[in-house]
Amino acid sequence: MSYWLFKTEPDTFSIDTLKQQKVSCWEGVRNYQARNMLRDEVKVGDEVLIYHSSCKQVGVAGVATVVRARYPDHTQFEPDSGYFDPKATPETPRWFMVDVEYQRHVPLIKLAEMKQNPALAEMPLVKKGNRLNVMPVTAAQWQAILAMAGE
DNA sequence: GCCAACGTTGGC
DNA sequence: GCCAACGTTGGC
Repeated sequence: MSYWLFKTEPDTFSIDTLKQQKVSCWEGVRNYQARNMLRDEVKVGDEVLIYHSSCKQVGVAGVATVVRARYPDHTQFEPDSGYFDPKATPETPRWFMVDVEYQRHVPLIKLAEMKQNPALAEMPLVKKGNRLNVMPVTAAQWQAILAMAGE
């Protein structure tokens, strides 16, 4: 079982949205490094930190689990979608997604606080210029982050 | 809104 | 295959 961190913009899709939907596909990842992880490494049963980016309070907002592994991201085939990719076909999809299930909220673990934690120094998240929106989390990092939320 | 960092594109 | 131009991300 592996741990991950998924970024989302809460104005579009937040931990609250996921709680309401209970299970949701994680569409719209259009970064090759992230795509490769969704396609090859993220498995059913893996646990995921839900991270809110590009908002007033950036940080980890909750926890989810993976309930369906890789399958083609349908938005790449939809011309009206902002995620449409004209080079993708159903026979040769370029982008993949997984489904996640809501587990729980956590008291917001702010990015600024995570940057202060030496145990998290190696996370891509806290490094300068980081743009990766799906990233692996080690067991030690996972525990260190949740410890910051009092768990 | 600003701007640094980074990824992608496309000409050569 | 290189690299400049451009667009996007994302924290502040």
